[in-house]
Amino acid sequence: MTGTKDRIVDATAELFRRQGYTGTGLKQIVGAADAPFGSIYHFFPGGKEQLGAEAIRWSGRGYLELFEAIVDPAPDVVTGVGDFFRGAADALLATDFADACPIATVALEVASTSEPLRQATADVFDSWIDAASTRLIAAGIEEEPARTLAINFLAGLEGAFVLSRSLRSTEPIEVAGAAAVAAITAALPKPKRAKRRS
Amino acid sequence: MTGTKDRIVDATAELFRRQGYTGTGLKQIVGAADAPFGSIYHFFPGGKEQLGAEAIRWSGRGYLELFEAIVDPAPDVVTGVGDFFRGAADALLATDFADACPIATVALEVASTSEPLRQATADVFDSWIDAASTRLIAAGIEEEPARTLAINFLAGLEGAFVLSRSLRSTEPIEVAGAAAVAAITAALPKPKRAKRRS
DNA sequence: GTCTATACTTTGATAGAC
DNA sequence: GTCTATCAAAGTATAGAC
Repeated sequence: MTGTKDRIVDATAELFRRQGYTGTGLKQIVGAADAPFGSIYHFFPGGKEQLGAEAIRWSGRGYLELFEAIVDPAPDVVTGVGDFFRGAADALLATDFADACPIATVALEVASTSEPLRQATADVFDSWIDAASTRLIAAGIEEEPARTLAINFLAGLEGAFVLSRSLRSTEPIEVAGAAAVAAITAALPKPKRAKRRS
Repeated sequence: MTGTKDRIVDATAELFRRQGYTGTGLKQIVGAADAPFGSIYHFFPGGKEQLGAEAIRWSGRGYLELFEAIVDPAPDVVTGVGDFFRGAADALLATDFADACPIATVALEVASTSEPLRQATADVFDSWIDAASTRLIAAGIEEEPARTLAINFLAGLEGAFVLSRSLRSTEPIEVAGAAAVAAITAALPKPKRAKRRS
């Protein structure tokens, strides 16, 4: 049994990913969530902004879990990052270039218009950078270059999402994935280069 | 004497950059352009979508000219790209992280909701990739790696814009700029490495 | 062809019945 | 606490005076 509140947050996150914040109406949300309109203000007294903040953080946690679920079982971090980009390309193709980063559209929309929402997106991006950093450090990279690599990984991914969705081509994602793999490989301590896949 | 149509397109482009497509209303546009409401439908019978497409293409040409104005006078393409990222960081600081890519927000918003607008953003991104490619080829890089480098340059820039605006920090732009400079430097033919600045 | 007034729809938000 | 009816404001678009 799924709670009404969860269904609302879930539907909001889904719609935000494809239409953005201002492009998604509360009526559309309750329609997609199959919930009565009043439930929004029952569960989110702060209205659209509060619901939006919860949806952003919820999406952020979900995408972080996806990252961990792909990278951690991989034989090494380089292979894991390559797999993650490959999965992102597959998702774009499977959804006709609709499903990319769950919060990037909203992040750009609210960056200069809503401080609480901007903060929510910043917290999510920080959590992703930390997650990538941690895994690069565990692979033997020093703390400072690990953070730089993590930021470049995420920036490359986000920028490639923008280009791939607009151009309707997976080329940018593939190119950015190869660059991330190369950059991380070059930064790894020498005795521990990426292994071939089984 | 500036034409009414030009003022409308100009104001639209400015507002799109900060608030996106759905976040910007036609009433706000005519207010900013100091134009009567009816002028929009006089000059743009296709309504908001037609005006949006013209604003996207206009912004695209403007940003392309900025790129050329910074890169072409530089002693070499590596220095030019470095200067461009530095200029982007300065613009972010000068505008409280509001002025980044003029079309990225709109591109993500319309990618799955309006085919004519999506096409307009795709044409702009293609023109930017071509411009960067051309200059890398002129510096002695082969056609295929030049295109790859150009896509990575643009993806890194766009992704860094997303992160910098959200985090309110120039760190992502600086990191992405350094990575672009390093990648291009490594791809240059050996006798022609980047020179020190004067 | 410039501009004002208005029509119609949708938005976020609220009040109150049940 | 679930749900419906409704609000005022803002959205896009149109009609028509000048």
